[in-house]
Amino acid sequence: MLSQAAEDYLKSIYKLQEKGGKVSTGVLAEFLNVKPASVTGMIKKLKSMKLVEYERYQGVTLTNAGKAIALEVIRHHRLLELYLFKALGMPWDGVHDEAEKLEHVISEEMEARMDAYLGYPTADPHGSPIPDRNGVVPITETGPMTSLQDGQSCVVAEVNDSDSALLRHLGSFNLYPGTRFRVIEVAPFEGPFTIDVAGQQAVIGREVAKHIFVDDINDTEGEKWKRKINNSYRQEMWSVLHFLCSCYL
Amino acid sequence: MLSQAAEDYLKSIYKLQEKGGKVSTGVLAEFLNVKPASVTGMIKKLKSMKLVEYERYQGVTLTNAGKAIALEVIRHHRLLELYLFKALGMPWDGVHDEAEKLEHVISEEMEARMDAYLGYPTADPHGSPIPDRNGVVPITETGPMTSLQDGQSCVVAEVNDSDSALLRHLGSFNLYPGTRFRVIEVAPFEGPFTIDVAGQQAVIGREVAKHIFVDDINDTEGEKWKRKINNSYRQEMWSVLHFLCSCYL
DNA sequence: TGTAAAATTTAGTTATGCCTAAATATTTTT
DNA sequence: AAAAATATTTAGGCATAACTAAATTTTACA
Repeated sequence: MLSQAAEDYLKSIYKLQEKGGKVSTGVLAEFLNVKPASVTGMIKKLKSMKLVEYERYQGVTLTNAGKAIALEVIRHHRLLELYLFKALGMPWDGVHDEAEKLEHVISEEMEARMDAYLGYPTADPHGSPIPDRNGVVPITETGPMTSLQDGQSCVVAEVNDSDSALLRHLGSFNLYPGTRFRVIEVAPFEGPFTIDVAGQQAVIGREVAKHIFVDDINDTEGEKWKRKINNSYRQEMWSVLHFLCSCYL
Repeated sequence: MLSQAAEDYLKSIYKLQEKGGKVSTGVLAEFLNVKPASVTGMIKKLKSMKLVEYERYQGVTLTNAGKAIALEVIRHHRLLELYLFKALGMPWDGVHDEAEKLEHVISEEMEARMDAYLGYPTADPHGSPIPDRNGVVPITETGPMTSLQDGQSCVVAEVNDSDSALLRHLGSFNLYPGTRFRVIEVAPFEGPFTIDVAGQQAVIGREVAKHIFVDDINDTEGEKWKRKINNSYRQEMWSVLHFLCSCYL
């Protein structure tokens, strides 16, 4: 059996190599909150177990065997999150930490029973895809919320699950996976998004928007028209800003 | 936070001191499948944390602080066993091993949610009492099956949960906690028991009988038995209510 | 292209929790 | 009460997984 620490390393390498190929020691150390020297040590052990490919100074990638274990751990984590949420009614901002501990401990039998109870689900409460029991990850095609334009309408697909304060914040606007919202305005200069969620207005800052991924983007006739109005409003803002700058800079 | 090893030591000391006061190094080592030298080392650490009282060669006992932690771990274990059994349908001979790992990992919140889901139960699937959240252990008055005489009738109260092969064996006779049976014959010279369980005859050897504890001897219409039925009925109602809530709320 | 900065690895340390073997204390037997 | 048997403790080791500090390699830029 693999140690919990080793499982965490494999899981982290998987997540990091998803968007960037080879994973450097420093990035992995930062991600795991340990020092780079500790990472080098563990990577050597994982290499001796043929779970990663690695040459000094060259970064690390998973072998097929390593990837299988990483996906198994991720599957445990996401199934647990959904199970705790649905079966025990735990709040969606609390399931991550609990799953983080349980994922290393549950048996294959328990995994299978939760899976069956939940009806073989494909996404956890934060919208992250759940690999099936063969390690196949459901395909999702989502875009970052930060690239949305005025007037566009979309559905929340996935939100980052590791920051529970952020999740509570999103929950206060009812921004759960599956929720549709419309962008009323994108403030200029990397400003915040003003959105409409089921008739309620909400302001979402850039830093928060970075952690939200959306799907099903579409424009409607009405939206385009509203966008024009918003554009002229933005022009006005530009004039005001210009004026203020001339006064104070 | 306490290590898993330390929690296991406290739990074991609690169980051993229940029937014998001070616990010797050797007995504890045997119980935990480690060497006596390892026990001495851990006991010293527990003493420095004021969780046990200990003088060299004199055996060890729990302090109140130590007992509280032991009871907390035992509560986790037994709640988990019952939860896995009822909510996930795991077989009663499989829940012990799973609970043994999970007991060190679950949060107080998860403990509380399982407790509520189960309707604040007082016994696990093997009949062992579940301490309440203040560490109060429900009082049970059971006798060993080995002291039964010909013709006596009784109800299975508790069976040893740590040997899954034994549990499967008992399951094959339907000898679960709550099951009533009658002794047809006790063979002489420490021989086996022939019993009647719901019309079926079964032969139970001494070694197996040692692990079975019974209640309500000769009390075929007994109040205690009815109370147990009422308890399990109440638990069923709780499950139904929980299910309905999850559907409509 | 050479040097400074950044990243990475090596070497040595610490803490936990187990082990064995040898020393020591206690209990039992003669 | 002394010798033998048993129980317990000390001493020294091993594996895991983190750390710091120093050495090395890579990269970036002047």
